[in-house]
Amino acid sequence: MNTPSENSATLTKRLIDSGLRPTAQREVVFKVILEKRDHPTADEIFARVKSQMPTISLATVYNCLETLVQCQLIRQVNLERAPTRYCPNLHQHAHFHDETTGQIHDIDLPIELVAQLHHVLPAGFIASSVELTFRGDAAGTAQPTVPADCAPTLNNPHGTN
Amino acid sequence: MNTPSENSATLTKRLIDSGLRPTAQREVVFKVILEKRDHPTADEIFARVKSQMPTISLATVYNCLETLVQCQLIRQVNLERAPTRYCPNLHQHAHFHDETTGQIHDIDLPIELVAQLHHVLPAGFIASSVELTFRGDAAGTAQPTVPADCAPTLNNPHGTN
DNA sequence: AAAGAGTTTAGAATTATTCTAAATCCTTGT
DNA sequence: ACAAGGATTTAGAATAATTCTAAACTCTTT
Ligand SMILES: [Mn+2]
Ligand SMILES: [Mn+2]
Ligand SMILES: [Zn+2]
Ligand SMILES: [Zn+2]
Repeated sequence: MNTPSENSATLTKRLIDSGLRPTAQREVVFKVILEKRDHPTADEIFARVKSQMPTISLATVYNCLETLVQCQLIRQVNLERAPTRYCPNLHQHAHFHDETTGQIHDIDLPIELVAQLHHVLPAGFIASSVELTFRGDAAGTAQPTVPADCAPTLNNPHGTN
Repeated sequence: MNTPSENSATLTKRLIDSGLRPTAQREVVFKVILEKRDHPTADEIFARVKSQMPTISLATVYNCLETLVQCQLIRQVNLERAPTRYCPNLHQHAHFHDETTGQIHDIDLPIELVAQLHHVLPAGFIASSVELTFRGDAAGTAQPTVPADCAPTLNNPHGTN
């Protein structure tokens, strides 16, 4: 959607505008989130980042994620009580949680539907944000993926991929 | 909305239909949730139940809550990563989280709006449930309530109510 | 180069929830 | 009534995602 160097420039600008520093850790965390729009968890991001920057710590990943969220470069996504996921899609969108594959899909929301949603609120209720989540089954998305992380399971007895 | 004895009868029926026993603990947990539709947490429910049944344990409250959810007598409500809340309103409804008071309000959803929500899904996506949450400010709901639980805070320095 | 703020880091702490295993309770068959 | 057996409750330990702490490090500014 944007070139890597454009994204990096945006990051730098946003950080400096907020009085924060554009560090290598913040760059790489942002980059891996943009690389694959699959709503990864902090742990997954940690794993991906470590391959490029083996010395980074999990605490730093959490710190960077918090910073990126505050700078509005990514969004947090919470489903039930599962670990928080992170989403680089800043457009108004809903999430579809495929219960069979575990995948999370972005669903575009027509702007007029969002307006309608606000109309269900009684007088005096002013919503600053709306969150819409579907749960169900998305056909075509094929085989249940073994989670990247991968403890041993019935169909993956050695915990490998 | 229903008399206490009707609710109790419903509970008993549902439990027995599921091969479970209608115990005093399940009764009292269900009762306190119905008494005040304020989306309490497990801890809050524990506190309320203890006044009627001082020997109940927190583990039992969690067990009962899980049972009641499975029997579809109450629903879980998760907001961000805050402790899970429980809701006895079984109608299709959205939640409005008032950020200034912390209160959670039920918002009725017109059935045709729910239908429209499903129409934003691409072909092949079948949603078994939809969840809609607003966050913002509800006017008129008056003073910020000190949480029932109550650690000491600036406007409640002794942690009492 | 020194100072100082901002950042990263490892590891400890927190906390809602789940798990474990023993005690208790209920139902059912005799 | 009694015993057996499963269901439930219970206290406490365990779990796990996240946050906190304090020391080390880095970058910018003087
Ligand atoms: Mn599928
Ligand atoms: Mn208000
Ligand atoms: Zn998304
Ligand atoms: Zn509700």
